[in-house]
Amino acid sequence: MKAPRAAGKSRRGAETIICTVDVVLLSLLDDSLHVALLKREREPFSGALALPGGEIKAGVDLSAWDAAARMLKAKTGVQGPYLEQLATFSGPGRDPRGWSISVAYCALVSAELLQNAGSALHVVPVNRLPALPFDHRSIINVAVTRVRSKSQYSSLPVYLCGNRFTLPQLQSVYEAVLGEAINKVSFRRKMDELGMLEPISGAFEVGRANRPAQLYQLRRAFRRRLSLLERAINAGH
Amino acid sequence: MKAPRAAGKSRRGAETIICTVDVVLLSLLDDSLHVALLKREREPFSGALALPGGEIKAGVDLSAWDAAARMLKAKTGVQGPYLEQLATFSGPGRDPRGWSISVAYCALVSAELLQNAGSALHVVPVNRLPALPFDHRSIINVAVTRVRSKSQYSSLPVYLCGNRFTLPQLQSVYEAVLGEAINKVSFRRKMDELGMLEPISGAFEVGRANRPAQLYQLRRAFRRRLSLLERAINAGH
DNA sequence: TGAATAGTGTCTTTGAGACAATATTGC
DNA sequence: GCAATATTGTCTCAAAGACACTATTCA
Repeated sequence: MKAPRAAGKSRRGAETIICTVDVVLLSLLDDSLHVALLKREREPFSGALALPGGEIKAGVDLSAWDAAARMLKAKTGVQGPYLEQLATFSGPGRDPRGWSISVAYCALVSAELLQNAGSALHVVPVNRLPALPFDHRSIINVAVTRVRSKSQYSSLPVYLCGNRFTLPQLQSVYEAVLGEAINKVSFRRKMDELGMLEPISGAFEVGRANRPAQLYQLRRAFRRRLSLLERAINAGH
Repeated sequence: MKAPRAAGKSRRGAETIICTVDVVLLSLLDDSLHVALLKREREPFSGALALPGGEIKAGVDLSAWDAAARMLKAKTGVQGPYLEQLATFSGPGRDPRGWSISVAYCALVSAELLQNAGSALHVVPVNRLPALPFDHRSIINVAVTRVRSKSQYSSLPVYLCGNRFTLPQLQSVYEAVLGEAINKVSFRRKMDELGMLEPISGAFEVGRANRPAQLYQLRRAFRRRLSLLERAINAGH
């Protein structure tokens, strides 16, 4: 056993800062946003559900974004999703080991992709979060607020869909995220204006007792980049 | 002199991460955004112009925001401005001492307040930046982009005005930040809609050869909080 | 009185939502 | 054909911009 030493303090008395990343992995299940949580395997809070995350490894990671992508892949199996920096949380009180910084990231994946990911994942609705360690509850709330806000005027929700989807499917994703109905004609005008979608020629959603819907995919240029609107998708509230 | 040791490495071989904050202090001079820079007094890049910033002190700061506010006051004399987290920049290459994180903040002040601040400040236009150390140029660019973007649908630019201002003055601040003309009638409708301003009864801008303009101030509730719009201030482009 | 700019009224244009008509499928 | 939903056309309403008119000051 090592010699006892105050947690997070170096020998010279200057407190070391703990540098971590946390990932809020979101997806849409049953028309409501869900977040992926994991049982912690280490202290502090060993055994508790928490966001996937961990310490940045200076010898391994080339940036905090890289650290987040590495952590996400290692802990959940999810690889190459939409992954965006959210905000940085810091202070002496958020981690019992001492003064810490967490660079939080937000990842969006399709429900399908999340199902195929690690079975160790606990996927819970964001409006029924269990008690969470650290400030993970606030981090999730910031993520959800950001996603809802950005969805008003951008193509963000397409990352909650799979590779191919119909316009009615995409509209219902927008409606679920925004929590309000959207006019069908306006929605289609907006999607056209965003210019990020292309119909997959000859591909339709079949098997239902109605006119089949055209399948669309993201244009190559928008696979990793958002498309922005001047005006919100749903103007009236 | 201390015993030689590889920069940024602890004795156990795990590289220590350098935790800093940087503040992009912006103001509007001559209708264009300017940023405040300081001559660095320490290595690395001693003597070079750079953003005010420095290492987070775990023993002193209660958060990265606190560290930014402390640094800003100590280095520029500016106290209690609008101060908002921007993003976090990180990696092994941005600081020659080793793997580093910088939590960047954006501060907005009136030109008047900046003039009265420390005379050591070098206030330069953001579109004519000198060569800067670290990744300070990217940080400034992100700040400017964010400010322009937020100004489209919020009250952000009021923090570039003094305590009292006229609507024509505020409009010209918006126009300078957004880089485009705004319809006068629409602008006034929007300011009314934002609901953040109150006329200072009986106070007018006098001394000019025209009808005097009503002076306004921020309502108490909005002294530190933004007010947001559903739609952008300038819809057409 | 005239120049200058503040502040307001109102018409026109643009864009969003309502509604409905048409298109295609499985049964 | 009928039920169901996709897709599109068009009318209505509200918001944004253009323009002009009135208000008030100094020279």
